[in-house]
Amino acid sequence: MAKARSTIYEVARRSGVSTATVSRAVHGENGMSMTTRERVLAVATELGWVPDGRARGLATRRSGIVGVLFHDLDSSGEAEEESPLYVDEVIRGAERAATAVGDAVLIAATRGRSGRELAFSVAGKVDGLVVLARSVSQHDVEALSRSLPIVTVATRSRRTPFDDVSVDNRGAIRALVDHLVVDHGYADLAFVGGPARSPDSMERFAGYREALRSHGLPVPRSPDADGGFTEVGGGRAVTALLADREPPEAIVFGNDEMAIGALGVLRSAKLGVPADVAVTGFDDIASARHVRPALTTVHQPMRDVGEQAVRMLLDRIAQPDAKRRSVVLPTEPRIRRSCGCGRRARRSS
Amino acid sequence: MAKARSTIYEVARRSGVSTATVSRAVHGENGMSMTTRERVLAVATELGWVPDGRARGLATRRSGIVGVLFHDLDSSGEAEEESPLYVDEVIRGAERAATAVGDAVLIAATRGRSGRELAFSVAGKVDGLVVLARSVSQHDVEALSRSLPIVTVATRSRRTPFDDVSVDNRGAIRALVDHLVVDHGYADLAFVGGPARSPDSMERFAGYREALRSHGLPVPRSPDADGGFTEVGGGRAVTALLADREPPEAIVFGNDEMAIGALGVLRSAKLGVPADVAVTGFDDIASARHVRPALTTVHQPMRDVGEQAVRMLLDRIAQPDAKRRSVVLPTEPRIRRSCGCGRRARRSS
DNA sequence: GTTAAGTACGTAAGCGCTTACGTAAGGATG
DNA sequence: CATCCTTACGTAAGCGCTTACGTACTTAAC
Repeated sequence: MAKARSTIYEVARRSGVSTATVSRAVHGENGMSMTTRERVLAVATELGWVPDGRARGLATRRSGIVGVLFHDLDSSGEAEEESPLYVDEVIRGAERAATAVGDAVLIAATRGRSGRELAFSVAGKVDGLVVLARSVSQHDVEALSRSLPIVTVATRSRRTPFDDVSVDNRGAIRALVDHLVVDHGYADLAFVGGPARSPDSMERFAGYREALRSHGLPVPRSPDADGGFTEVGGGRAVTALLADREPPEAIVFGNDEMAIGALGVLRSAKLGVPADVAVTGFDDIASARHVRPALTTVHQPMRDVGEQAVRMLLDRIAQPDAKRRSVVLPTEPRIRRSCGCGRRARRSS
Repeated sequence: MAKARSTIYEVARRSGVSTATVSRAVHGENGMSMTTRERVLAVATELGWVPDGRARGLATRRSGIVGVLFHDLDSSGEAEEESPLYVDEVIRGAERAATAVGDAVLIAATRGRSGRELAFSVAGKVDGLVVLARSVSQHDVEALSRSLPIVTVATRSRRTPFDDVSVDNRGAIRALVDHLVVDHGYADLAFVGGPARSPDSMERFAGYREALRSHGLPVPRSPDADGGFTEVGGGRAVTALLADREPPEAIVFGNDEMAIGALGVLRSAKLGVPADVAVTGFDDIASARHVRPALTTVHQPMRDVGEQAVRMLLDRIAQPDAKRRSVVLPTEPRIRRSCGCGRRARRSS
């Protein structure tokens, strides 16, 4: 295994041409005779030779690799960070878009490494970087941008110099709340947010407020409870909520984990979902479908986000001076049972 | 953004030393005066310079990147392939192990590309490859191994020349069945397998047989039904099973998806789980915890698999001629409710 | 038959690093 | 004071490609 790899010289020699010709043949340039090309290609396959990406990269200043940078592949429940599925989906999308143009994807977790360390292990390996802005400090992003084109995903600040792609958090929640009040007629809602400083949580709460306002309902100043975006946090938040007041008709959760946690304590509290209180989540994680009742939530097209991000990155690499772009991808409500839809006869048991 | 990057020459010039010295300084070699090193480093940071990975790779024949090769990031339910979580977890592990030694991870989906195409987009970019053997043809693996060190994950054949790391499927099922017959006293079991040719399914069924035999129970020649490893397939398999015979005391499923699908049809069939029939899965996917009753299953340490695989890969890169190694990682049963454990008073409602 | 325009390929100069080897200066040793 | 190690660096030859130019040979045009 892993014999000494042959070089372009070897191929050139054996097929009686110059290295230039080999290079041309293998990259399908035209202005070559068919016969020469075929001869070269035959020798190449026989030797199992493919051009060395490193050398190629050096010569072309292009490695054919785009990087995806995130905090960590497992968030282990920490607050401000992206959930694992979120990351995985973005990576999936990135991989698609990159492969489509013959590029590959390099993944890198910051996990507390400084911008400079990151540059060290990433710069020069990749042609550009998609960074999940949630999880990399603004400062580090800037440091990296000194040596690489960058596209951010879900940036925090409206005024970054970087291309950005994000998801319509606000509109999604609005749609959800519209459904709750218009289709179900709920008027007494509550909102359980994530960590107060989380941009996602803030955006979603903002959407919640907008929706309430548009329906002429009282608009709260702040979320009714904070569930920290975790399953147990969601449970605790509901417990706190119910201690304070009568159960609302519907609880809008900032994400699925919290909603799922809440389902447990609501069951213990003998409150039927959605009969006594409707519940909605956000993210459409895998479990949302399997939990009972199935969770009404909003699906984030993170895969599309990943695809879009590397496409924009490739554009940026091709045209470094193009105008900054920022795209917001639409979300899609997933209406299931927990909001009160599709209610059917109670189980006979 | 993305200014013209400065080179080692620039740094050398500005700090009044040779490029060799810059290189030495930046890689922390010793045999240098402190003052020189610091001066160089200062200039480097000022310029925001880090060595170009491509050039470095060319010079050292080492790119500091390991690749992970799989069929696709989303299996879209096709039979023989790895599930997405499986892949994601392996990648997580790989990323860990690679980052730990300063390397990065490149991911590549085969998605029908030939070995040669793969070599083209991967070879020379990475120092070695971890391939999920389930999803890449033996032939392609061999083609790739002509130019790269390779470690396989869960190889199919006992006699490959490659290092391999896999998971103890057989032992896991044995442990599960032991639990079912010893702790719960079930004697009438059934097994629902995946696609007949799937190595995972075969291994698991083999473990099932071994366990039955060791308990002196009748040993079936083949699985009682085939659920194709999918959720709907699992449901159908149970339907077929129940048409044939009285419900068994316990059904062992080849994976979680099928078990979850089965849960649905069992409910419709008015059969209580685990009261009337116990159910177990395999894989411990996220939903296994959330489904009701929570699914007893076996957890596969795919993250550890990923870590182990790149560690072995790095070893192999360092010592190409070392003896072939093959490690089998232990699995861990996750005993939850669906097997009959922790049964508590029925819900009061 | 001469010139112009293609066509098909070869030459060779890099791309930005690393590193074996060489060298100069300083200290130790006799 | 001549010799021998060390230490701290410099020199320069690659690493395996790509590609702007240059060259030889065809073909077309007049």
